[in-house]
Amino acid sequence: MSTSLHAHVVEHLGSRIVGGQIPRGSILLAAELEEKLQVSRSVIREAIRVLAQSGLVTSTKRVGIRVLGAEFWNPYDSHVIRWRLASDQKGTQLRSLTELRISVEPMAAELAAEVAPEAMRKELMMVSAQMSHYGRQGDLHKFLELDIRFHSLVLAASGNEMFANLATPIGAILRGRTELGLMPERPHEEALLWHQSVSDAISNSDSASARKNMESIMRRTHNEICSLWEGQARIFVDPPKETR
Amino acid sequence: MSTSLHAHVVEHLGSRIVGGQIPRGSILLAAELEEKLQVSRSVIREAIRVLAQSGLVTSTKRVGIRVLGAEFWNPYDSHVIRWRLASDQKGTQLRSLTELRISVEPMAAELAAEVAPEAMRKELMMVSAQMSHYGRQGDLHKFLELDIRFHSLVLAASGNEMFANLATPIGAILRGRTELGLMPERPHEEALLWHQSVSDAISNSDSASARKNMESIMRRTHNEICSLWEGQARIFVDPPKETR
DNA sequence: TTATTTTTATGCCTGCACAGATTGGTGTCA
DNA sequence: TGACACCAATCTGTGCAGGCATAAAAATAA
Repeated sequence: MSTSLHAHVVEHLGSRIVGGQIPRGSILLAAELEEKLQVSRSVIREAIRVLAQSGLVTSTKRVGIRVLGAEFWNPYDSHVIRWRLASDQKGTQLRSLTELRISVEPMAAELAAEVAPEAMRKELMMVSAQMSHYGRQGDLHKFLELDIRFHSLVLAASGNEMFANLATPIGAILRGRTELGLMPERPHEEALLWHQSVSDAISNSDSASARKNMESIMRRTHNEICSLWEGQARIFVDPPKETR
Repeated sequence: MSTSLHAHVVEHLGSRIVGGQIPRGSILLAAELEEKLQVSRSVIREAIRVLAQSGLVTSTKRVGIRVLGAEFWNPYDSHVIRWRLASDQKGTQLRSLTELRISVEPMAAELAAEVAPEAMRKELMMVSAQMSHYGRQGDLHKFLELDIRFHSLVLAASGNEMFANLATPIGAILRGRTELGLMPERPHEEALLWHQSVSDAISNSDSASARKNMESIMRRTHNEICSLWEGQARIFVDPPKETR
């Protein structure tokens, strides 16, 4: 067993809950899980703790382990994001993430132009140059990896760790876009220029230009993939009633 | 003991790690923690699992429980956010959160104008009306609660669960702002009007106006509190090197 | 309705065996 | 002598089994 046992249990239960095989409101009993999954109590308990932190279950005395609905899931939890992307809620998850990145990346570019360390500005210039090169050659695979690197770099260079942390799921979006064949046969020339302009602007500390060009990229990106979630229902959580 | 034991251990260790009393690179041993905190192995182990998921520690065989640096912490974890706000990194955390909300709330307002359910539009109108009322009376306490409710509602009404999930930490920002005396003696008249305009626009499905007015609110908000993190160092995480 | 008892699943504790990573020693070869 | 590969000892988290305590739902009585 390469990875730890309780991680397997987390994976097993988590993917089933998010995937809908274990519906909301279900009551799991630790004793049953022990037997069904053939693991000991400590493993079950640690797994339940982890799932509880992700908002998938709550465990209360005398009743058992209650499976919660999607409105309680922690939408920033990396496990939850992965499970949702692998489920039939994929569209909803892609939409949420895309709306978030459209909001965040222009600001990230603006901040990067102000505060990015020199090394990151340099690498950004290299990456955007290579993007143009491989993009014009039509090497979509290489282009994808560079694209992911580019956006991850901008997010990191903003010096905002909450932005930087979005790099992984945003990478997943970009991968999904090409895997689903939503990329044009070769990247549009204007898209290449926008990327180039963003890194130029960041290198020159021109925050307004960095934001503007990133906004252009985001607009096009949105148009390319918003067909994926056409008609998907939205999740309305009621806002926290905190009297404090 | 009202709340569970392992939750106390999580609180104890988590707050100390984030607060810096337990420095990065420290090695904790489960056996020592058992004795020091006077709890059993199972409690320690479950707590460590939770802390590991928050990115505060990793536990490896033969070496122990290694305390990780801030660049590994999960910046969206509600515990982490709370602990950071209670530490001397408060400024950094407030900056990150504020930059995030400045990015997100205009988009949330725009989306809310398109998709908000009728009940939420109604409540938004009520809340903004009361905000004007209590704001003009100079009742800052009541105004604060309404303000939090207002922004939580807009985030929820966007139908994007990632946005909605930011309501709690954003509420913390707003509380912090008045507690630290960064609010004017009574809210500016234009701020009241902007809030009113946002809810009007959402009610009328005018997404452009909703965004524009929310942007105005964000601009002012930023000016009011950016003094809090003057000169605070930024955290640069290096972007994930995922070959996949 | 309200108070009390019973039921029952989780919370917590402990002893034991195992796995895997670090460390140090041993022996071989250059 | 010194570099390097290999092996054994050791340490610590991981997993297992079973026990008691406790809180909260459910059933019963007042």
